[in-house]
Amino acid sequence: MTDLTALFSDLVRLETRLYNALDARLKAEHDLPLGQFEFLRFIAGRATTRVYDMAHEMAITVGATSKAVDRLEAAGRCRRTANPDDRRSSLVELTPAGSAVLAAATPTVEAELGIWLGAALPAGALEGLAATLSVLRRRAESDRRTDRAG
Amino acid sequence: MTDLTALFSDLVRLETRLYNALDARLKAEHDLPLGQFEFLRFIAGRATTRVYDMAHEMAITVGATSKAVDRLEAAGRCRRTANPDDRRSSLVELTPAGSAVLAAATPTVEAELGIWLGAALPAGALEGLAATLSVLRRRAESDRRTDRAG
DNA sequence: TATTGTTATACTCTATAACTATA
DNA sequence: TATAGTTATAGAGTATAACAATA
Repeated sequence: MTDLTALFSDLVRLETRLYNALDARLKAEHDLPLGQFEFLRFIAGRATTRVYDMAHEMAITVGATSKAVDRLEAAGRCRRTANPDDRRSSLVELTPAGSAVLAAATPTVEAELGIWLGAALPAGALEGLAATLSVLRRRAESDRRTDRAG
Repeated sequence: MTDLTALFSDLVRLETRLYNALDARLKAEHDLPLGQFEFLRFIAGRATTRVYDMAHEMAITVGATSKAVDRLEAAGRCRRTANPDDRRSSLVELTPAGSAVLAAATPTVEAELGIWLGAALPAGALEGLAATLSVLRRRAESDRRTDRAG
């Protein structure tokens, strides 16, 4: 029987250390906190993005997300535009500066992750990790109980 | 080639949702934030624990850890005792109340994790996940760059 | 009525840095 | 000098809740 508590502990400790290392390097090389990188990447991956969608993605409240968009806008990396389909909301999109910093930071992220994840695992272990995390994430996102965005 | 940025994104999103679900349930059923649970579990697993050791485990600063121990002490769940081997530091240990709440919370954590991790994966996937996370965690902890405890 | 978003307020947790004490 | 810990200060980020506008 797998010790799920130990597994969770390993998951959290690994995530913390990866997050710290990536955040420090992105700040140093691109003046870009990792949290901002994640928002930029999410926005870039969609045709249209609302604050509401971003909140669900990150599992934080809409209010907190609105303030995060404020910070991105203040940094000149995204803007809110009118949503023609629903005037309650805005569509959030990258500015050219936002696209540029995302493009510059992406290879940095890949390189740093390669240091931590890229070597000395049994054959197929990294692919297995990716597949399992993807399945578990999808399942977790289909469950309301982790959703704070309402 | 595995997309490491996507893997990292899945790791962070999964961790966030598991953390939120566990934290909410532990607060509701045991008045115990998940962060406190993790400290209690770490303390219980050692013969002797110093603030310094806890800081390295959690990858936060010694100052932040000292305040976390203050909160645990205020809740009556741990205490500082004199360290006979080094009078600069204290030894942190659980109180009976700390041991009791840890014992009560542990099956809750296992049950909740079982909901999220315990079903519908390919044979061996969960064991593979546990093994890979364990290896990657150990490797990350051997690297100074994620360490904020100095 | 329900949804989407903003904002005011308060709170938790953390980092930084100055400091004490001991090794 | 280096290590272990405490505390003051400040800041980032979040939640809660009240509010406005639109569906």
